[in-house]
Amino acid sequence: MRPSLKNIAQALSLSKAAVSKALNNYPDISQETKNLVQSYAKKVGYKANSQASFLRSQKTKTIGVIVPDITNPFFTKILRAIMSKAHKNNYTIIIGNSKESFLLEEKLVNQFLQQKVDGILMSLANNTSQYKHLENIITDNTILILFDKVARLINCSKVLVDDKGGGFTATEHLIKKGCTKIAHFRGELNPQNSIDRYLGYREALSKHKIKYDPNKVLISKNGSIEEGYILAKKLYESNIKIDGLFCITDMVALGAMRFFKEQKIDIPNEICIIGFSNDIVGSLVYPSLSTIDQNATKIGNEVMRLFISEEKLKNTEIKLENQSLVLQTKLLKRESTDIT
Amino acid sequence: MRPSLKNIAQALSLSKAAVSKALNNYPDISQETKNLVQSYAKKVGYKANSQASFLRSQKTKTIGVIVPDITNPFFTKILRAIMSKAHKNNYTIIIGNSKESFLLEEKLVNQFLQQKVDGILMSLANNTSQYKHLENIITDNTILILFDKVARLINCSKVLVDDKGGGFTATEHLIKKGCTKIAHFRGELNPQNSIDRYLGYREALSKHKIKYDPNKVLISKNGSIEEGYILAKKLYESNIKIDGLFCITDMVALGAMRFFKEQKIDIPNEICIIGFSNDIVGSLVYPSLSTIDQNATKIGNEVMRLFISEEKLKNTEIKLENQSLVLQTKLLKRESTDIT
DNA sequence: TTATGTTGCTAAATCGTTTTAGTTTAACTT
DNA sequence: AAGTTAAACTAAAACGATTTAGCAACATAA
Repeated sequence: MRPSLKNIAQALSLSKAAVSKALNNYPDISQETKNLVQSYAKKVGYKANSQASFLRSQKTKTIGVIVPDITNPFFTKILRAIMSKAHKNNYTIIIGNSKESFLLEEKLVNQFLQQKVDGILMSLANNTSQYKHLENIITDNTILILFDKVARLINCSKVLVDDKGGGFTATEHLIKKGCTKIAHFRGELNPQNSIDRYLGYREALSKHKIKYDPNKVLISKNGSIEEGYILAKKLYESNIKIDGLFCITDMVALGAMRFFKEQKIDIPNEICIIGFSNDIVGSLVYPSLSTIDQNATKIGNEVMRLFISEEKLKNTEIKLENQSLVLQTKLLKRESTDIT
Repeated sequence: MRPSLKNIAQALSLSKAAVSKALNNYPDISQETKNLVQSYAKKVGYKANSQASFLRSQKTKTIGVIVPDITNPFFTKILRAIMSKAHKNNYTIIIGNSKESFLLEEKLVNQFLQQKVDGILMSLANNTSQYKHLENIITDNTILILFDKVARLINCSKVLVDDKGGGFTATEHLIKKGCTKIAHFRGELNPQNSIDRYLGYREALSKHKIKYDPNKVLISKNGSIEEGYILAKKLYESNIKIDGLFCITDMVALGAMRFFKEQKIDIPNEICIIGFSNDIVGSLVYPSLSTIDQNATKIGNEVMRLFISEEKLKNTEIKLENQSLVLQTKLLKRESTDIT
């Protein structure tokens, strides 16, 4: 059995209060006593029981993070940044994987609230379209910060990627390479980042006076390699000619690339391809895949920065305006768009 | 403010005890009262305060998991399995990322113990060679389960990959393809799985009467693509001829592949290459990379299975023998060893 | 009728801290 | 000498649940 405050108090013939105060460096305890208590505590390996402390102080020093897919490198990079910063600030991170399921997401939120986390940082599942659970977080006076896949309507701080700008940059890059017949494999209709990347695509076309052709836009449901392959095949067999392709994710782009390579279509000289999200794989394949980098580490850092500043102001008079940070993307030019 | 037990008790003119028992389905409360309490609790959105519950019951329903690298797909797959199973059993997972640092690992363990987790599931950092922190876990009467990178000397349940068998299979596969001059890019000297894969390599050579040549074994420190490239270059420039290469990880193999491709060396016809761990990337490059699959999902499931069975027997007379599960690997033959 | 059980509840202790509101002792003022 | 102040503590309440022990009230058995 680990020693408790009481044990130490008895051993040193002090009150529990004195011991607690000595350990927490209160001013009304003599330095002598503090030294005594602290060295004794160290000797017997005393560790405060967090649960008991939290019960009294109402701070759990715990943050809940929910992501839609823990195996997606984009999210693990964000997680790594969050965890690293959390650790430096003495926070514990509990992680939930919603597996892109609204129901699971809802359950996780409730569980986290029950655990009295100090804040919830989350990226929404694709099919999340009701926001009752998010409102609950706010009503509960728990800090909520959304990132990447967010709900615009919810009044909380957010860190988003400039998906529209990214879509624009990607498409314009193809145009600058001379492409005029540009297809887009987009994501599902609901999630905002799928919509935004699509809007960026449209905007780039319109800026450069290229007529929009809905037949060149296909929908990928799960963003997988297999789907990229199937969509490319579909497009090819429907005899719609293209010389450029912008895909919602690198995986979809890789699938498409595989199909075109099988057909002996030269990438980039016959078709330029660009993806989105800078998955490590894209730099390893041949030809290497041009893509849009989202700077996941920065997202994680900003999310934690927002959390910490909100936490500081909690229970004070000052009420901070909720911030919506929009992080710029970066174009990575690689072989798949490098026309010679 | 969220409603507490006391609030409900007052509202329904019952004692706190009755309310608690009604919610936890104790037999000495009438069905009528249970219905009343449960429906009222639901109505007002009552959620038990986990901290308070713990303080009394000494069960946190929380499991701490520590991995050396949260961005490594092998570990995220294990995590996904653990989290999924944990969720089904009403456990919360807190995750620590040791970043392959012994010091951070130690800190995380202490933090978890302080939080009074019900168990710690962990894979050790490469440079962990003292085990005091692990012994602390056991002394603390907290369940400890090690996986993948384990400490043989510690007396707890373990789930390991048959790294030696995997190394053997990988090497023998090269031999069966006709390779006789087989190099091995191994990992650091300390971690057990690096040692075991190397031993498997030695065993396969010796079984097939191929003389072991220490000059053909190079050490990779961090298992990165860049290192694979550098090691391949080193070997090439030292003029040691090889026709087969077994790498400790897929990343190292990919780096080596990149170098050989630059040198216009034909893979697999001049050199066969095989990696280890079945990273998704390996299936996407050209030529696709043969590898050894470790079945990460199974590891995660088995770890949780062990935890739950130990948890059940905790505080009972029955003392289970600690189990060491060794999971078999699977050879995935792909283009990089497919000699025509 | 009296003893015995059963049912359904309550009161109070408890978990291990933190925090509030004193209390004691000594030193210092006036 | 009486009053004030400061330093260094202590006692007890509080956090919000769970659990133990026990008590009515009523039913059943001897």
